Amino acid sequence: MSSSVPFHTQLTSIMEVLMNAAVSEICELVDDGYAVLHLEISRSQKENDVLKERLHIMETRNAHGHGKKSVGLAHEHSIRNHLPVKPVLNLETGENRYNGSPMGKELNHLCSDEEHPSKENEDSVKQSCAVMKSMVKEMRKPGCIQIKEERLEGTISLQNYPMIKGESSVESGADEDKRDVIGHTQIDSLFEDYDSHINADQESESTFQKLQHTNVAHHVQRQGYSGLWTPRSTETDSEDPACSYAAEMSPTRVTAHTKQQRQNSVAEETLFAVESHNVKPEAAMLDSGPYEEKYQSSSNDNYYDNDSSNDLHPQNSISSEASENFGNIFSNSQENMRENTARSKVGIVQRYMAGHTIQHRVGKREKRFVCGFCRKSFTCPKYLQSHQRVHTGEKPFSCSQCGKRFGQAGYLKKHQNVHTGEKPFVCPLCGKRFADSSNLIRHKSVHTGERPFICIQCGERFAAKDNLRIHLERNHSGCSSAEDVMSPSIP
DNA sequence: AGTTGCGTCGATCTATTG
DNA sequence: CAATAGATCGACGCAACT
Ligand SMILES: [Zn+2]
Ligand SMILES: [Zn+2]
Ligand SMILES: [Zn+2]
Repeated sequence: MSSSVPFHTQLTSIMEVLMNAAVSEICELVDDGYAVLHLEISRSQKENDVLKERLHIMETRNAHGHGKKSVGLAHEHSIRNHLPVKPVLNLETGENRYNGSPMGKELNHLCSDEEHPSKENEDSVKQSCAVMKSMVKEMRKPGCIQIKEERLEGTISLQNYPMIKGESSVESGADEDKRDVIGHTQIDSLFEDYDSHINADQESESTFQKLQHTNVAHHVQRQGYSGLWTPRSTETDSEDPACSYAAEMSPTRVTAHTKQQRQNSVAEETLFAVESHNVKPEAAMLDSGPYEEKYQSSSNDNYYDNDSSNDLHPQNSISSEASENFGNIFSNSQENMRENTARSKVGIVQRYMAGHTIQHRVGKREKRFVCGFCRKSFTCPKYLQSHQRVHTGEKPFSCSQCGKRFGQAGYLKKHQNVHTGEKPFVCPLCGKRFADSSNLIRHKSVHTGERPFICIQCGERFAAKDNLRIHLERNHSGCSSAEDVMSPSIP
């Protein structure tokens, strides 16, 4: 009986079956991955709605409870402590990471959202939800890659804090000594003092309005540009910011490209002439989705990689426990401040305390205008033109004092502080003044003791990315990998 | 046009170690 | 004292926003 079928035939058929199974499994995995990406995109709209709703609720509650500050504090604190999943914030991108087993919880969230899907997303969401469930089983197997997910909860309350210039003069110097002794508790109480000036009623509305323009940065793994490549529009003609200036070209500039441009060197093969028929449909789809990918202009930086490759780094596990104390610092930083009531420092305190990158620059508009030098895309021809000065070296704005030239008027304005000595940004904790807002933001780590930047080579932690950069340069011979978590590391 | 906020580079200060 | 490495900050580039 069995002799009628030669052994090798049996073997062949078995192999065939196995191969087919393997192929179909691979196909399924590919499809699943595709579905996940789709889901990420389609989810955005719903997340925004949920966000708005939650913010509204929180604002309302805060407005009610504002008379009794401690109550409001406790309330918000409890909200934070009851977040279903601990967010781990990336200081640089503002993105949240989830460790442990992120997929399960996130999936529940996703699938509960299925009850109210937007019309255009309904099908894909349902489909993806089913796919995701099946994927979870796979994901939970040991050694399987965990897909980073992000949530909006836990980040809302920290967003949208305005930077307010400190106009009142603060007697500094004497306070410098406080730096080392101010702990988190003291920072909190300090912050409470400022907070007492908040006008919650006035602010809740504007906060909400701001949120409407806010989107959470959504990082999609990408391999290259995904911009809609269009020929430069004639609208560009109407934009000529440099018309009243003698455009000056720095001869070295065109050839002396930045690292970023080096990274984009592919694009330099096709200067200017990026035709619309070069558009790749897939890329176009990605870019026109509800989420706008934040192009990491800082991706040139070779010691810290915001790119997807790093998201999968096992060191992410560090962040889970490190995020434990995160919420404590930010107790009552709900409302925005008004300049007229809070005056100077209050706004900066909130920003100061927010402690993570606010991703509210993520627009929804389509980036139709593409740089022919580097293929970076912009929503408006004005931005494109401004951007292209990076390549051309045009610097229409010059300092009347020292003659230094700048590509944007804003650079010049900042630069003027060098001559005027103006330092409008004041640290509320030590009174130190800064001419540049970002320097004040950075300065905060002096007081908070946060060390979110971790060298994955040796595990040493740093308060600033700069420190890590130097560390890598000096100790690991320019090694490029680093990890950061958004949490203070209090020993 | 002006503003804002993120980001980086390079310089200097400071503490530690041999 | 010199070398080393971390901490801090001034200055400015960039791009998205008002
Ligand atoms: Zn360009
Ligand atoms: Zn300070
Ligand atoms: Zn290291």
